[in-house]
Amino acid sequence: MKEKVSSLLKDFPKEKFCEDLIGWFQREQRPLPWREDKDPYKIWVSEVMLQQTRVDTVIPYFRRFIEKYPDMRALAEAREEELLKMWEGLGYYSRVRNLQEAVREVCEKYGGVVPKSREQFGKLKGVGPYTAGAVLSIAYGIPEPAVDGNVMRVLSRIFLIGEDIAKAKTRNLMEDLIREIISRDDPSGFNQGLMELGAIVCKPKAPACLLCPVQEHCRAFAAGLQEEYPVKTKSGKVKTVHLAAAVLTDERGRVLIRKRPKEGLLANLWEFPTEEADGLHFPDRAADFAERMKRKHGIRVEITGPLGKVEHVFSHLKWQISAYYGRAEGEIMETDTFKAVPLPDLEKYPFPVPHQKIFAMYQGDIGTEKGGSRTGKVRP
DNA sequence: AAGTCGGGGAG
DNA sequence: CTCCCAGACTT
Repeated sequence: MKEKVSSLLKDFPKEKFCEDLIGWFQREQRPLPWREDKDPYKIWVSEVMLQQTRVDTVIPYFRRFIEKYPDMRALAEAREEELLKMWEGLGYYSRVRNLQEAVREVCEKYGGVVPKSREQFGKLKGVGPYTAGAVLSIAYGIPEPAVDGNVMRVLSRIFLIGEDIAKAKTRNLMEDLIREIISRDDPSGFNQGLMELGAIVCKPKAPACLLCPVQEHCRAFAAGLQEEYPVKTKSGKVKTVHLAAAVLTDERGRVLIRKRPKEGLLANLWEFPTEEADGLHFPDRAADFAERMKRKHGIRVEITGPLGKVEHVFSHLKWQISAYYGRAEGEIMETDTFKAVPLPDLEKYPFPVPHQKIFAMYQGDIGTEKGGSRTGKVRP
């Protein structure tokens, strides 16, 4: 392992590389909200949000989040439901639960100071190898590697590394490599420079090599192979789950919603009552749905009609939801996980995106009175 | 090492 | 459509 790194570094001008990379970063970096100061807490929040999530997507979430929770104490005291509402639509919801748990631990065990060692910081919930290195280097100037997808792509090209970047040991190799070449003067500029380069120059497809500040150091470019790197095994296709969901109103016009289980997919988010519906079609599917609602919640349900279909693709599975609307009759027994809420109050609850789409169809159909979009698309 | 966990933008 | 994004956790 050590052998591999030193052979890759043979004849590699570390100093010049750092100089070119960091100089470019200082000139060309995008102004981003988490670059306005070096508060470790804010850097941390940004890095968690940026896990598997684009910069442009994160920006508005980051602004709202920091405005609501300007310091660790504020975040530590927040209610989970409010937290999920702030995270609604960002995905990977366990990130924000883990972040709060970790922040609470920093407040209690570390006197409210983000630990400055990888051993301590990296043990916190939701802080993996990447996030640990990113926060320590950017906030504290500690020379630790921060290897994300961008960095693996950039390094695989510069050093012509053909190892599969989907494998864990390849990331370890990259980290060893970074430890050897990272700038001791400016670890923050170095790590951010690699990521920024990956984001705006050394892109997955059609990299802008002619604009690259480290083109002269790039072995893939020298060989004309930049498009062939990195090597990555592709993921298989996802399986489909068929669901039936319904927007149900009671006699007082309230809408029935249900809280998802506290673990697993979309944990603790709310949704319109949903049941598996394999192999059934309307109206049998609607009848089966009503039967399940009676068994689970003791409620008589009448499906009035179809709203449309919603298809939602996750990382590892696909939902095909047939959405309906209808009425719930009799007294509604509310619990912590089952509620009847007035329509204007719905926005207080965190919903997954596919259920937001169902609600949009409901408003469209009910609003126009004559039904309309049955295509699963939200109309303008 | 392989699954689980969201959602969206780009080509 | 496919790819992949400032990844981490669980088994």
